[in-house]
Amino acid sequence: MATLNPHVSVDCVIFGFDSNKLKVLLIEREKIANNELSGHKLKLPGNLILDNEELDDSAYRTLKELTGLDNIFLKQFEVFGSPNRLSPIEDLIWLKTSSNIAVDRVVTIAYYSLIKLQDSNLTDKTIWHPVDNVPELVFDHNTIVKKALEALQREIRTEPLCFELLPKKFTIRQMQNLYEAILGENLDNRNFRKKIMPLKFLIPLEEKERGVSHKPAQLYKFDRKLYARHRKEISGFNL
Amino acid sequence: MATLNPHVSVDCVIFGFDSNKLKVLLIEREKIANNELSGHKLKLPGNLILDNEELDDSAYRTLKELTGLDNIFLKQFEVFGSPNRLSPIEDLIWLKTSSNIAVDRVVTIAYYSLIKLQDSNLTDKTIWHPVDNVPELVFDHNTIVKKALEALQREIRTEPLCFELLPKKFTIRQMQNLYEAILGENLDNRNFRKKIMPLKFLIPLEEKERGVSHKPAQLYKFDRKLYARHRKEISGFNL
DNA sequence: CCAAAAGTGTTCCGAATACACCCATGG
DNA sequence: CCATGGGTGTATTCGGAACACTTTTGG
Repeated sequence: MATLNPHVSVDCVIFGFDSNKLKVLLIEREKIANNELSGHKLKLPGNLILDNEELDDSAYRTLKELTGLDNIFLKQFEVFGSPNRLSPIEDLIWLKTSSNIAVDRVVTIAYYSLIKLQDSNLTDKTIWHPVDNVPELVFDHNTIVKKALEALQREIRTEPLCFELLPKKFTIRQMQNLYEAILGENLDNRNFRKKIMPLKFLIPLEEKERGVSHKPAQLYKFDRKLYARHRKEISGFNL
Repeated sequence: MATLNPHVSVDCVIFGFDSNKLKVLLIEREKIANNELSGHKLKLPGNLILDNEELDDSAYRTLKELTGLDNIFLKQFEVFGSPNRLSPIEDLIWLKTSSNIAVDRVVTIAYYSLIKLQDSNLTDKTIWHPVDNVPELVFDHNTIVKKALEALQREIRTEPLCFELLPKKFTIRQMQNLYEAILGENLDNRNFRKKIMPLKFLIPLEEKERGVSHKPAQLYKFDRKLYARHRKEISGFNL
């Protein structure tokens, strides 16, 4: 039987993109019965790993339980293991009380993960919160979010991560908005299109945007196979 | 009292540069008395962490014990935590026998570290081995070395890591050789100089190379303070 | 004077930037 | 017919790549 390993955990910073805003998924910490300490603090989704479990699988398990989604993009980006990271003391008390485990020191492997907001089927107690304005979280979770965003900003410049956040059918404008939201800067739309439209794995659909009171935009999809085939010949995503 | 935490370790991939060759520091695994299994296998330097120890400090401790050096460049780059990474079985038997600890599963935080070969004052049983030809190591250490090199190749393009590997006084040619060794490709020396000579934190010394039977090269040093001051205005190390 | 590596400039090409107007639709 | 965002082209600048000869020293 698999048992919990109380020394190592995974925490997931789950990003989602909701028309113009980049968001993070946070969980309301469970209240402790008869305890004033509970407050409304929020935390990142995470779990202690199981004894016989791969680290990545543990992160996938966390995501699956929370969002109902499989096959999510997931990337390990940093470890947080300071011996006193489980502070302030109220947070630790809460953890011990709610987990029923004699937790002492937990080294946590942090992942960031990207999901399509539309697909997610959230369980209760979760909140999508704008990344640019995250409230105080338990433990070192604010630091973890900050580092996750930095990793995403770095890696979205060279990897096709944007398609994990966009819906299956998307417009070029949505794609540009996403880059702007993540990088925190404005991009010139002519130059942006000039750069990405030639990419061979970006496939225009028959379909156009509907029900908008202006010229409807062309819809595109991302072709994974063409990407894999062409990734070498392609200058890439250096935006 | 600080005790060992038998669930988490650090492993260090220590790189050194020795006229034209990039090398990794490996340790001869201690022989087990009366045991045929011992062999001559090599391993990476590493330690279980102490209970109350920062992860980085644990890595610094490993380096200090091994090389006598303080203030070494160190970077956490990935975690290896597969439940069956402590295989093959002979390696695990060796570990249990030699460490006297009921090790079961160990999640290891991998660091790469850069040192100036000349400064190091090595203890016994260590071997500098060329990176392009690493023999079979214990556990998953070959994978760890491979990933460390990839991380170094990525990060040396944007961070001033080369100065950690070069002697205090160095020539442009040495610097170029280092980049070539790490990136595994040849660089045009005129273009290389054109790119790096304008960097304001690269200070020419009065001194020149001596005792060479050709035109002696100018020696330079790296100025950390100027680097910190100018890093924003500088295009950087995009080689 | 010969061998060996240091050091130096120019041309060319492709990528990045800056910038302003017409188009298709819904209301 | 008007408001709204979609979609397009050109000129300029900057950085990267290719390329060969002269200089200084030791032997």
